[in-house]
Amino acid sequence: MAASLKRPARQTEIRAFRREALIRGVLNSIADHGMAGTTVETIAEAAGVSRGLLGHYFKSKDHLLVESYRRLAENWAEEVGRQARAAGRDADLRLKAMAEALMTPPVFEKRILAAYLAFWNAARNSKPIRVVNRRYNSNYRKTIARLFARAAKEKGIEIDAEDAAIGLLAIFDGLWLSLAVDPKSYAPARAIKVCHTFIDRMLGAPGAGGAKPSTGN
Amino acid sequence: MAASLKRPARQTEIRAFRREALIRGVLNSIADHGMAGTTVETIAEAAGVSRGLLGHYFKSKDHLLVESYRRLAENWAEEVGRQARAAGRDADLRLKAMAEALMTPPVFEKRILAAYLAFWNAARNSKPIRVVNRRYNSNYRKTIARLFARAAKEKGIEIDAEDAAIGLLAIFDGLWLSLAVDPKSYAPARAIKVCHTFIDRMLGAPGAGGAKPSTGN
Amino acid sequence: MAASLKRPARQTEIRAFRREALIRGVLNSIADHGMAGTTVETIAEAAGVSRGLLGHYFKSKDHLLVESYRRLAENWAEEVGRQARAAGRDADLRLKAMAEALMTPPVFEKRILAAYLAFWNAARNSKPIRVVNRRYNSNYRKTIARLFARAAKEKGIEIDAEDAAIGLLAIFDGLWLSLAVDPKSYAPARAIKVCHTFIDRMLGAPGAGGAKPSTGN
Amino acid sequence: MAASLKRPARQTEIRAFRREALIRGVLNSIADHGMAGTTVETIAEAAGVSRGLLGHYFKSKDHLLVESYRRLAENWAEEVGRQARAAGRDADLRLKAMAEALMTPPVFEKRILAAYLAFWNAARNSKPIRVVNRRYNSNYRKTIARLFARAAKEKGIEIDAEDAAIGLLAIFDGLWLSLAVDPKSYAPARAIKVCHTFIDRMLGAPGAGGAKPSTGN
DNA sequence: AATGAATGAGTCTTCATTCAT
DNA sequence: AATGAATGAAGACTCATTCAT
Repeated sequence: MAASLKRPARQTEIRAFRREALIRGVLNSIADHGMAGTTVETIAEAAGVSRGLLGHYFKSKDHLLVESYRRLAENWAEEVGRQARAAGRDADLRLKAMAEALMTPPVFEKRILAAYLAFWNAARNSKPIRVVNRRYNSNYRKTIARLFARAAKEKGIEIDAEDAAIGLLAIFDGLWLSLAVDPKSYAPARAIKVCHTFIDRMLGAPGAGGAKPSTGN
Repeated sequence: MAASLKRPARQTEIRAFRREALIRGVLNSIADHGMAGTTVETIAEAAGVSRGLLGHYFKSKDHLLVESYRRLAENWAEEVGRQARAAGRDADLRLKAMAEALMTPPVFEKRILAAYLAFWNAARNSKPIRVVNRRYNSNYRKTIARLFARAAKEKGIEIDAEDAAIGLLAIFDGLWLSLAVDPKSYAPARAIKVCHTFIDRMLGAPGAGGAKPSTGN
Repeated sequence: MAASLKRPARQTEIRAFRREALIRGVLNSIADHGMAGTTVETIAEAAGVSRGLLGHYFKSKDHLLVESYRRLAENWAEEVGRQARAAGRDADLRLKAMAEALMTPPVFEKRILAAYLAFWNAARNSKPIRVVNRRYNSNYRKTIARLFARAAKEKGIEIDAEDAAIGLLAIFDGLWLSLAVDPKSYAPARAIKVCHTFIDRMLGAPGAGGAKPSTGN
Repeated sequence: MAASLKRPARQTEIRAFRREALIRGVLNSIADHGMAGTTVETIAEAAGVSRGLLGHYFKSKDHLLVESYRRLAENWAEEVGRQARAAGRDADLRLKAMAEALMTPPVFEKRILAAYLAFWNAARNSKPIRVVNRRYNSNYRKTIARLFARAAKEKGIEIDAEDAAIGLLAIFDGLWLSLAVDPKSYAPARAIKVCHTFIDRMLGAPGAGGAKPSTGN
């Protein structure tokens, strides 16, 4: 469980290396013990370092937590963005790719869901965490809205892209929330299908799970 | 902030009265200080009683927390159910009424959102809280799925009611999550609109926020 | 387990009746839960009364404890004295009868041993309990010394009666202590034999367990 | 009152050093405040360390108490055994030396008597303490019985060595108990004399305080 | 640079006492 | 006369932080 990447020799790199180890320690500790059960000791253990090290690289445990959330959100956005762009130029495909990215490793992992839920909750009572959250959320929403707008244009229809973005983002969050609280809620594949249906439906298509005229019977 | 309802004289009612006060104390304390900041002291203060009282009515702080979540979920389900039924017989109207109930007082209140988020997070590390959560969630999802199925039948269309329920529930949760973390995310009215659009879209209507053929331009 | 003696109607007797019940509650509670585990609640439960009653009949829990020890010692002395006198006029028989009384019900009872040990320990840190203890112990020692002196005279020998008394009392206490801590140490019958041997030996007889010339070998 | 031995520099020795300090803290605190009055705070104060330290070296206060009793009994047995062996080969001399050891510093000390009484009492309600007690007591009794048997053989007499051991042990315990509860009961010298008399008497000699034919009268 | 020993504030829990009914 | 509801002080334990080595 301890951090085991190659250890750098350069003085200047040690700092980054240690901070990285501690941050990964935080995320693993939250996954294993929850935010409430995450102490300096559990972090140090998960990071494979001594308790005292934290004080050398972060002003306090709280500062380390904030930094960890920042890192989490950053990696998340990077990876999801990468996969979205990899889906090609079409806006609707990008939206669908985002949904898939969200529900597939490496983004979709129990450890990460757990950490997100913990930080969402922490955001309520910690200004610095709230700041990080707001910043990434805002970017995220704007990106999705832009994609919806582009997709509508591509399809020659009119939609309220802002509302569509709010809706999709809510679905994303809601599915993650549900899976974070209880991993057995439903299979990730189903979650993807639900997202795709929403996207299709907002963009006018009947969609995989959408309505179609009842075939008599 | 102290409990201010009429204080019962009957010996037999005191017990229920005090338990109620403590439970409300928990919910208020969570709203004010978060789960991590909720101590026996903050609960007692919010309930307008002494610290020692908790021990007389609950086996431990943890037991009180579980009981509080149960009460929260119970009240929530009751009120939302009531408003849904009040919307009439049509299934789609009931679904829409649920969305409205969710985003309007008395169900929609900052204090309640905060508590929900806190308990969702707590569920990850507390079996008893998870049990309560699972039970209410399961009922909730079944109810929504049934409504979707009925609505489809009424409209003579075919949908995957289960998936639609998962989607609507995710939207509900996601919107609440977003508003719990950051109340300024968007206005409740907008959240309602997003829900209604989803419902309409799943049931085949173009919907308020859905796509319509681009009018030239 | 609750006090179940006939309840008196006379106003003046109620006081004595209640005090008695509480005192018996203390002794039973100490036997069941130890001194450290004896709380106002365990006392009240053992006495079959409510928690609040204690305050009406004793100034405090500590006062009740002292009173309980006084009662314990008083009953003890009375019963042991009675049995000693019942053994007849001979001093050595009285001493032996005391030993028997000590190791036979009703004086010898696990509940009573436990209480004695607890109070002996409490005496170290409580002046009032120490006072009671000293008083009864002093009487006790004087009585035994007097019996030894008389027995020696009857047998026409000379002994240091004070020392003999200290020795016998130590044996009594030591055996009780051992049996209080671990009831399986040895059978009461054996304890009696040890006491009798000591008495015989101090009074010159070979005694049941004393030395006799080795029969050859 | 604070621990004042040389403080070791070696990392590896600190652990033993602190545990030792805390154990001595327990014994001193019990002597000063009794078992009931012994709190983490009094222990820490007596040990000259902070309250929080206890948790670093012992799983809980209870574990520390058990460990302290173990240490107490161990030291006791060691020192008494040493003095007994130093008395020479004769079994009766060894028995007498044990009595002397028991009533003379360093074994005989108010602080130690107090601790013993407290632990005897605690043994009634604590299994781990009872276990320690039983183990040392059993050894102790066997040793004394063996000495009595050997002494009888040396003197060419027959005795019930087991009973003699029970008796001597009871005297030892009873005298200690008496002196623990009330240090003014009698002088240690007198206690020694009482023990010696018992030993002599059990081994057939008239003994210092035993019976002798009345000289005239 | 890194460790882990040490501190003391903060939390939950227990419980003797008080008091309204 | 008796109850048990309520209080608040005190105790054990946890844990973030500091610091000597």
